[in-house]
Amino acid sequence: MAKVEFNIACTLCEHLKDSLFNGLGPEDISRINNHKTCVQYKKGQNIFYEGTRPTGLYCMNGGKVKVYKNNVQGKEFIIYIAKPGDFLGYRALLSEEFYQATATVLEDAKICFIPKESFFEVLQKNPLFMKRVVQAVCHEMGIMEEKLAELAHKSVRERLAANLIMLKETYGMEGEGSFLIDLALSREDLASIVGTATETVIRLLSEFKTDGLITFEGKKIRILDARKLAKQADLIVA
Amino acid sequence: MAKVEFNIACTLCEHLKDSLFNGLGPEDISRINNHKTCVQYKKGQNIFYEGTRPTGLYCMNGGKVKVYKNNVQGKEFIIYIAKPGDFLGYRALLSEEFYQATATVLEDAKICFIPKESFFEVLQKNPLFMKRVVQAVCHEMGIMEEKLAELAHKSVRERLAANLIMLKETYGMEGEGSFLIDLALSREDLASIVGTATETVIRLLSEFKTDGLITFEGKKIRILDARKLAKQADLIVA
DNA sequence: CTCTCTTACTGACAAAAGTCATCTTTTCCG
DNA sequence: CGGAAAAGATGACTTTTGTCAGTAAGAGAG
Repeated sequence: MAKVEFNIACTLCEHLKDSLFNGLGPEDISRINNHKTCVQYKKGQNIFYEGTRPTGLYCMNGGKVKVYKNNVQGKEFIIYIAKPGDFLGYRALLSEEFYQATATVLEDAKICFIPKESFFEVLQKNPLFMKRVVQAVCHEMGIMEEKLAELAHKSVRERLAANLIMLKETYGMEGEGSFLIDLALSREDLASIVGTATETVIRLLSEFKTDGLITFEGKKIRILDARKLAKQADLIVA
Repeated sequence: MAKVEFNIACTLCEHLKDSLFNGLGPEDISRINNHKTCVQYKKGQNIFYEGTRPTGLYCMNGGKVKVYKNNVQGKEFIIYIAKPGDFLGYRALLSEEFYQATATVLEDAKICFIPKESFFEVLQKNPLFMKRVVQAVCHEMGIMEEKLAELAHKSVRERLAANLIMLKETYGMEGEGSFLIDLALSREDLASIVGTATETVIRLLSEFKTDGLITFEGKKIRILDARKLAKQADLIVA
């Protein structure tokens, strides 16, 4: 269960093109590359904890990680799920605050750690990169505003449908006219994404299944009828 | 009801010290100052609309503005309430997207408009300012994450209490050992902040009043026992 | 000043969702 | 392989909250 180090040159990283580092000059890439540490994590391991101070940036090279907050009663709320190419923990790093959430590995992951200093150095001498980071952060914020409004006024059924659609957009693998959500989520995790009880998710999922909107494939969900599901997500009665 | 222009030099603006522009060099301040347009708005007027493209930044000089999203059924969710010194509409501006929310005046307001170009110019030639903006945006994002988790797992009662405490922190005026929330909010607006129905807010407020936690003072709310109210906001039974 | 329109309030009821208890199935490890 | 633990599923019940309908009170316009 111990963490295992590995190493991949950033220039050879297959996810570079999906990440915010894409477009950096060779000089900056090599600065990042020379200072990073890459670690393999097993499912269930934690990357960072709520309340601790960030010392750098995590950049996903493989696997899936959930970032979540725990409330007083131990109920989890998942803020987002990081996939290869994503940055992890940049919010707290940039605002110079403590982590406000915990990150735990959902599917065995390879994650590179870039020390704060190196990241900030590249950020400061590269206005275009800075601009793209700001743009990304503000875009994220827009998504959160959307989620807030959704959480405030949509029913659990609508939210579950909406989140399934969203997961399809991000993790969907097309095949046979349907989409497999390539993410082994427990019902409990799905409940933590939607913001509801596990039992409610189970019940609604089996309703969706009965209605022919989805099927289960091992631990994964296949979206059979994205259109109808999207209708369930809306507030439109029609 | 027509908009009325007015003008105040940024250097003389009493809210400069509270704003992100604080700390800018005289050159940059005057660049902002020379390009801004200041307008007085009446209660109920709109500053910008969801779905339109931002053309600049709004900087509050007086009054209060609500920024909210409307869902399909016309239910409002208030994302935040801007006060003097606050920037308005910077998220969409920085992410180069359309506005995702609408801004409407709650209390007669004076708002300065800074064209996109001037703002970006100052931003680009002033790394320290850029850094502070990034920090502010990321801090905001932390607050939204907090709200998200709260909305997902707290009861309406807890959320109302939590929001009253929050309003107290931002708009509270101390006096006689209690705090007056200096913000003329309708029950409907308060419901849109908490994410619930107007009737529910009315009922809970009158419960809080019966329990001696708050009183009403005209359209405003006075917090009598912030400690007890904070307990109502927590999930702790003790 | 009064009429109207909006906002505040109250009650009754229905629907949604959470909780608890129990059972089954799957997964994980020694 | 087998047994324990975790995850999934289902039912019964309670609580919370939203909705609808109707009344009262306050604010604004003429």
